[in-house]
Amino acid sequence: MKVSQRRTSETKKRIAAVSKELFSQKGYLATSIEDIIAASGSSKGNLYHHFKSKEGLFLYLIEEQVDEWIEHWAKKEHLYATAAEKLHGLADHSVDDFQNPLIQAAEEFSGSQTADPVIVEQIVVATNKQRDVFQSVIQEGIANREFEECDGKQITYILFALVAGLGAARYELELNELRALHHTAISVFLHGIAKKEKQ
Amino acid sequence: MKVSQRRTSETKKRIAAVSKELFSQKGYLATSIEDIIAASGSSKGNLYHHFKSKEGLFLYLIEEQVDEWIEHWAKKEHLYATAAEKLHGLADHSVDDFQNPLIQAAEEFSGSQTADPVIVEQIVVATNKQRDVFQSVIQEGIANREFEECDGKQITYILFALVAGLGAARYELELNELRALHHTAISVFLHGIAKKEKQ
DNA sequence: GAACAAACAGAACGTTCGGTCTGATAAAAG
DNA sequence: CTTTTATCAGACCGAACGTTCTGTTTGTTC
Repeated sequence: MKVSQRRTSETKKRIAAVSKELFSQKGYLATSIEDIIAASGSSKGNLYHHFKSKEGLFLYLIEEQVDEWIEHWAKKEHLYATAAEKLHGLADHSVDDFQNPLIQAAEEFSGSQTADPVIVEQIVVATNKQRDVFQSVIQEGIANREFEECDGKQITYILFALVAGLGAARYELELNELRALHHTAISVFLHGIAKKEKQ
Repeated sequence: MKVSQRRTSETKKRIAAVSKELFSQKGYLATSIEDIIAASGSSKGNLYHHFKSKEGLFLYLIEEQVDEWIEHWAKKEHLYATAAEKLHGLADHSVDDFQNPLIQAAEEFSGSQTADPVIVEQIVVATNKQRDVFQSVIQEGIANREFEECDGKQITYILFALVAGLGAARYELELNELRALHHTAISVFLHGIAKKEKQ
């Protein structure tokens, strides 16, 4: 049987899209199931038909987000020649995909101790996947001798913290300012780890 | 009347101390009034006798925290000679005083739209007071010609974001690792904005 | 069209939330 | 001792929470 599977519901996607935006805007706890169904025009029964719980829905969103982010980056990475350029590219990529709000909601989620530890761990796994992308660029730069010899893991932590921290400015700043801020930050960071020419 | 005011209750301080820790650990929303009174051994009536609301209590904690942070820094600042050293000092100061957890709870608080806008604004004011401390050191460094001529405000944003972002690593890392990470980050940052000697 | 399951709606459930209210207690003031 | 007032306790409230339940619609298969 080819089985024309009832067309896999757009409803699920709609609920996912709406709740992603709500979680990003208001955070995990402050977003209620009621909010989500009101904004998606669906119903509770329907939401719980497609997702097994609020936490499950959230995890689904995080994983989807990270996978997309990585996939999109994979398509763009070759456009940048050097590791330094790639870091600028990653900054743009991070701003454009609005990864940060959801990532911050994930931190809030993980921090609150009522959360199911199994799901928390899966979220950490997803976050680490993203950090790995940064780390591989850093390592490439070190191997290239673009960057100074250093502890790549530590430097990655710092870079990741920088980008995550900048994401918090998204409410106060315009998109263009935010982008500019990211580039300045990456420039400072690059100066900071650049090979010293003479000295 | 000298009025020996019933010794201003240690209870208030106890509630403040306990709730500060809970908010830091679990975030604002995930910490309930019930949690606080259970951990402080007090009662609801008592809590609401000393604080007018949960939001009011939170604001009280933020302001107290920021004021203490600034006060302590004022006592330490003169120990550092250059602007660069001061930034390292600020990093230590930030790690030691565990400012970040509460600050992150503040971001969660501010982000959730149900919060009283008046209180949100007062929290922003408090946060900006902290940023100003960083900014004045940056400006000092620029005036000194320790740092490159640059947009001090933007650089301050970046530095603040960096420190805030690093604070998020506090759950995964030991205190010593966290401190080391902060120093490396400041070093990279300083390299990034340092005067170029020759070039 | 009969049978079935997926997709949906929304009432209802038990719990927990922040906040209020009525008093009890105890220390200071007269 | 009596009055007053800050301090405390905890029962209680309506609202909101995440989740479950029952039932209806709708598309697919025979």
